[in-house]
Amino acid sequence: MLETTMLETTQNKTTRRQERGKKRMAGLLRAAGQVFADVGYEKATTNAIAARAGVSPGTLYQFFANNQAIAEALADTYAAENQALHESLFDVSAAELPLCNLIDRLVDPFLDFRRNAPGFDALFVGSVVSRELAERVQALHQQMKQRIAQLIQMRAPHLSAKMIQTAADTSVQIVKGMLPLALDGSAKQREVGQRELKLVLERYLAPLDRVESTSANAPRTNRSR
Amino acid sequence: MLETTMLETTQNKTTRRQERGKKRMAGLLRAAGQVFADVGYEKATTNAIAARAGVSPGTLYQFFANNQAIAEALADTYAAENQALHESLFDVSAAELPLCNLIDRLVDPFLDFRRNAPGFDALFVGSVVSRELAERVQALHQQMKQRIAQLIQMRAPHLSAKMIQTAADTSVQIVKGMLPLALDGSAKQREVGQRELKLVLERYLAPLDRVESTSANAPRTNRSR
Amino acid sequence: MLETTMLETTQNKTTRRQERGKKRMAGLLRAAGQVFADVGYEKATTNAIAARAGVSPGTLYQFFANNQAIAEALADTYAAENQALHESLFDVSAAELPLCNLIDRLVDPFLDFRRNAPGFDALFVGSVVSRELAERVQALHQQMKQRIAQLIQMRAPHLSAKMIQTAADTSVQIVKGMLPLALDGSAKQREVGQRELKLVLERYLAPLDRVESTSANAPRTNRSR
Amino acid sequence: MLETTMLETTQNKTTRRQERGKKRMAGLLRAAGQVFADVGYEKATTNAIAARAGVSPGTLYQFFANNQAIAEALADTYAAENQALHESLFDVSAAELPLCNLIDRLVDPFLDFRRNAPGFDALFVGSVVSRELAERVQALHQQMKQRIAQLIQMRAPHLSAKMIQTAADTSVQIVKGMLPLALDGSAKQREVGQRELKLVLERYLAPLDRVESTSANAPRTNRSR
DNA sequence: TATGAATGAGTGTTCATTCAT
DNA sequence: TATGAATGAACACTCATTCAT
Repeated sequence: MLETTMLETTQNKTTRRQERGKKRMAGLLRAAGQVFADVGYEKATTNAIAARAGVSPGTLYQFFANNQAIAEALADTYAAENQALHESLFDVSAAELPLCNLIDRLVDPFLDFRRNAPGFDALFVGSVVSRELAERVQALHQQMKQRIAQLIQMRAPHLSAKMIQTAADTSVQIVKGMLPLALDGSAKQREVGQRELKLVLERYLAPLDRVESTSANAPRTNRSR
Repeated sequence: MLETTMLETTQNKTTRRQERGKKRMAGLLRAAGQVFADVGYEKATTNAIAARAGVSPGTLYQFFANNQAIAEALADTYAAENQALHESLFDVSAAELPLCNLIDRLVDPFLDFRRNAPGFDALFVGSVVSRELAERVQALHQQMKQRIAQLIQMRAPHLSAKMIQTAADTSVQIVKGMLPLALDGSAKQREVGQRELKLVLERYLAPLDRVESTSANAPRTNRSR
Repeated sequence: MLETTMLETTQNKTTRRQERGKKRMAGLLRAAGQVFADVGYEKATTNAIAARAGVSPGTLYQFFANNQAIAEALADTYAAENQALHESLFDVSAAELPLCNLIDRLVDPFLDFRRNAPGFDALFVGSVVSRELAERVQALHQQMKQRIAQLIQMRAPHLSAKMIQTAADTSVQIVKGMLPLALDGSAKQREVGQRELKLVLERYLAPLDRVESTSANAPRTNRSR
Repeated sequence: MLETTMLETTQNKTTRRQERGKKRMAGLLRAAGQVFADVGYEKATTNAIAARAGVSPGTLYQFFANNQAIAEALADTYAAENQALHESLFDVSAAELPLCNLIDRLVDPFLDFRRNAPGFDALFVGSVVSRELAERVQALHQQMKQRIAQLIQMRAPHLSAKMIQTAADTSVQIVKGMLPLALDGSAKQREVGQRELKLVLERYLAPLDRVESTSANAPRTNRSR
């Protein structure tokens, strides 16, 4: 009985510690995200991250082996959230929706995700981070492209694999490129940006889509370059 | 007579000095652009720039007050080149071209420019540089947007000012966002990227353009958000 | 009766605690010795010692006020063992032995001791430790020297006190200095080193020694070890 | 004529700079030696060395890539001096000298050298420095042993190679081990230590030496130092 | 003017020590 | 008592900037 009690106590302690550890780690990652967003990945100092998380530099190093490990952990977090997002979005029903509804359904949650991942950009577009990190980002992008490619293939089975790949690449790049318009600036600007982002996507994809749009899709000829 | 000679000599000297100064400065800026492109803006050290330009760090500080001044001067250089580019592109005849030709004529030289401005990206997209620099970039973008807006206005006079502005914003952002596809990767990838960039622009702008495209342009309804 | 019982219980508890404390302390000291031997005194971290002893850093500080206290306690341990060694070695019979046998009898156990005190060297020769520690080491050496001096005095009563002192100093230093030859390297090397150490001692001391060894230079035979 | 003058000026400047560089480097190495001697190799901080040399930490790094490089450079310096010492000592005539004179001639300069190389011990006996450094020290010792072995071989050709090697090993170790007696403590103590060091060497080596010294044990007279 | 050695504040990281649990 | 997370001063090293030459 005594033993049991002690065991429980120990377990409780351990459990509580682990919980606190999780919280610290999460707090540190959140702080890192904020600092990355504020000053950029390269200028983010470990001490600044620790300070923003309200802990001492030493504490930071109990959770992360070094500078880079923080970035990688944050990248992992973002990747996991991104993954979860994907799972929830790309189900079969997506193949049946009208294009504009499909785009709504894909873009809106993605923007929500990015709005809550402040350091994402600083981490993933900024500069040559580490090889590890670069690979992770590559993987993320690849995955996204594959998902998009699957969708396009379901909706436009007549296209060649190469054309599908290109269309997916371009779609991803449109989203990536127009993100600032939807995420930065005033509320009004962001709303317009979001609408425009969708519009660009739609106009780019409509000619490829199952639903025939009778014009503007004909192959162009005689273009220089 | 003697005076005159001395004066002339002095003037000559001064002139030659200034010329040499200009050259030094240009060399330093070129070096800065290369270093920025190589290692990114944040990781670029003044010593590395000086070394690349073949001068000593002290010399660098005779032309630039500090780190940031180099970036700003380089930004100015790029801005000036960009300006020259604009002058040569946006002439009246532009209003008469078919859309796809117009796009060719605008995009191709712009891409050429960017291919020859190695540090441009590192400087302007990398990270949170300085407020000064950010403003300069803003100005650059504004100018570009205004030019585009003018063009759109000429080609689609029926649109409201607000719609024109938005379309110009979006167009600029499309170019900015899809630039990596057209500048990075293999030659093949770059070619495809360039074509896709133009295609996205064309499909986005076609419905707005004077030349009626009968479908896909109708105002959409029932969109969430 | 009840009181007595409680008292006993309390005493028992206290006693048991003290015992456990002793064991912890011994464990920590052993761990310290190992870590010192492994990485050297200067590079030994308190955390590493605690970890090697299987306790938390906090526990370590319940037994030792700080870093240095560990070293000093370990030095004390070694000093006590050294003391015990001395007690067992320097008895009267020592005065009667032939020199080479005497040396065998002193050197062999001393080497055994050193072989089992892994951190001894790291602690006592490595570097400038603390003043306290240095004094403790001094004391150890002094004691050793006195013992040796006594022995020399018994065997060579004709020598002046000063000469005896010098001879003792030198003998101790010979042992100290040649220790690496007898403790490090391959088994073969160690054996040779041990023999040479004794040889040097013998040749140094023989001329001072009462008992003439007519052929101190002839190859010795039948020596243990 | 002008050109020549400028060239000369440039050369002078360069030359003077190099000279100053040499001096700085020497000063830093001297400072390093002192700091090593004061607090031990492991506890010597780069900032302390820079401060002792009267320069800023940054300056130190213009001459040494890192921590270790300082130690290695100092080791090189000592090695070079040691080398020079060897060249000057081991000439042919050495084979003809009476043993005690030979020892004088070898030991005295060696001790002088060590007295002027304050960090030598901290560097070479302290602890596990770097692999590079350890190898350098090995090389130094090997060289020394070989020289000694050559001498022994010349003076005692009847000994087997193995015996010569062992005797050389032991001799080197005697010197190494007894060095503290000759280098530390009061002037009086050092003098006695030096004499004793030589005495131990002599008594150890005499029995091996060709030239019979009939009374190697008689108090020696007329010894330098 | 040009040089490059010198500076020193600032960064990432470690580790002896403390303290809430 | 034992724990181990947290602390923060200190270290190795970098780099923007200065200044004697």
